[in-house]
Amino acid sequence: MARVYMETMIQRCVTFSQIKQLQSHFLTAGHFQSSFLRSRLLDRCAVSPFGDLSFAVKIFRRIPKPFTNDWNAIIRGFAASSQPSLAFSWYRSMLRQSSSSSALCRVDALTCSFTLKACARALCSLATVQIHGQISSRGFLADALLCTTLLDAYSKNGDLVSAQKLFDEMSVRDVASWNALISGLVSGNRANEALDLYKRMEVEGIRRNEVTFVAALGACSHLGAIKEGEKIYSYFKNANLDHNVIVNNAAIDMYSKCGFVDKAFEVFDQITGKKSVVTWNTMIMGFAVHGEAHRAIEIFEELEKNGIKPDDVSYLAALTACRHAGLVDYGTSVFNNMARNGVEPNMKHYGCVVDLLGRAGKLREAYDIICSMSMILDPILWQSLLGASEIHKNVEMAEIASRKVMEMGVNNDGDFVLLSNVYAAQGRWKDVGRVRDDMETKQVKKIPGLSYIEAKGTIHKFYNSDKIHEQWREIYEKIDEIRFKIREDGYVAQTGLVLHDIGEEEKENALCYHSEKLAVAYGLMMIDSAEEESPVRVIKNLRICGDCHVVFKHISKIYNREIIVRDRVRFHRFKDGSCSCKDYW
DNA sequence: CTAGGGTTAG
Repeated sequence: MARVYMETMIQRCVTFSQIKQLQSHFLTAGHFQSSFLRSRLLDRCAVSPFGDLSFAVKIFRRIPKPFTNDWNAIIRGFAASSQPSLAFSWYRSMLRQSSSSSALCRVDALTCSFTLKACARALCSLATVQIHGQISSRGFLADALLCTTLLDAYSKNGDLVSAQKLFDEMSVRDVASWNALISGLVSGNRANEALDLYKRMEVEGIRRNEVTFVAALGACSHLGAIKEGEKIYSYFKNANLDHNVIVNNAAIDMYSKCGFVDKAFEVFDQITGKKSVVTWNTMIMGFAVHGEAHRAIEIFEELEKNGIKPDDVSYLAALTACRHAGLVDYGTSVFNNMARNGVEPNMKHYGCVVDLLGRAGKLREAYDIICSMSMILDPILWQSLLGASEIHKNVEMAEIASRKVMEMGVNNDGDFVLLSNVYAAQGRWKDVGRVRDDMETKQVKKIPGLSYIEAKGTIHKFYNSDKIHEQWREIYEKIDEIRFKIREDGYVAQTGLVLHDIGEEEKENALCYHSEKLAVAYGLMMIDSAEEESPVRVIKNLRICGDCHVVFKHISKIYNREIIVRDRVRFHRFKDGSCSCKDYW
């Protein structure tokens, strides 16, 4: 009777001092004879938000021979703490102790589960493999929950091969196991396979839940697969009448990443239940990357009016909006307000502000901000300043920034090209040559340009100048036709963008088969303009090239087609000869 | 002997 009462007392603890009181009461009343109550209290103390892990450890240290559940409570606490890797040290101590003690202390499925949680959070793949070994030797492989935790730990550690293998070998699989693998594939940049798996669930008649929809919508966001995305979302709407806010958030993101920010807003607007801060942030970010800064800011201000506290991502989204529209004053004030509102700027916020100032020509201010930072710098800051220096043709700043980038051991070809462009703009050909020699001697990393387009329900991939596509001849012919037509419209190739020391005609050729041009040409061929007003939508892994930007403006006018390009950082929507970015990018 | 473990959004 007393035990049940004590258990209820533990559950009712909502402050740390209450836990402490109970703990001393337990000690004096001798309740710690009961290992059950003891571990309940430990667990409460170690993991609840008002608990105190170090206090839990203190209690633990006074137990002469801790049982399984005492260990589990501590491991669980560390797994959820800011130092998840300590959970693994505790796990090892437990293994040592359990080998020399009674059956009351042995690693069980929960021990493994909590430790794996820590592996997933601390990104510890070696430990994950070790726990896997324990799970199989102890005969826990039939435990579906545990296997799903293991699967998740593998995929969070980037080991999708092991995750997939485990999934295939699992004797019992349920929705969560499928979901874990689908999510893993999405975050491992294998969204195509994630969608295939989702479709397999559909075919095999496996019940899907809201987590499945979120993961599958995430796959569509990555791929820009709007048709599949809409199918999934409408299926969800028909299946669940009570609207799940997380799925709606995923849908907002999906529409926005597929290029349809107005549809994203429709979803946002039609949410009848409670919006979460993520809902607002997703919408702000959507408008921001589409260059609709004023609508982004409107939502950002409305968020505060709705009594929601903006978090770090809210500020990041607002700053992103300013950055892409060149709203220096508003952006600066947002940045300065952050800390006052209890949100410390992180690397991404600094990255945004440096880009905002730099692009707007305030190179010195951008430089001063970087120098004022007390955290370890990310090379992206200097790369951003280098990019701004290139836009504004500032040799001194470009040299400073590129030296910093190189010092940090980054050797991307794009950074060399930027520096070279600044020299070229000043006619400093000797320096241009030196940069090019540098590129040859250093091992410069070149990330190949890659563009995707969805046509007739499948995704087509293009690399620069590739001839892999079965219709490559037709595509190249289409490009010739486009070049001919847009020249009549006044197009001149932006050959200044090509670094190599070659003739003008060769330079033009180097530009004209860029991956995004191949994709757009294919889109013009394949996507029927009569069929709904479907725009030609392309996704590129890098930033869009300046020449392609000019070409697409011409195409949008001459072919009377809307083109939407999702670049690494933002959207460009070409319509009637101009781009939504207003050439500010 | 009694509870506790898995998958989800920006």
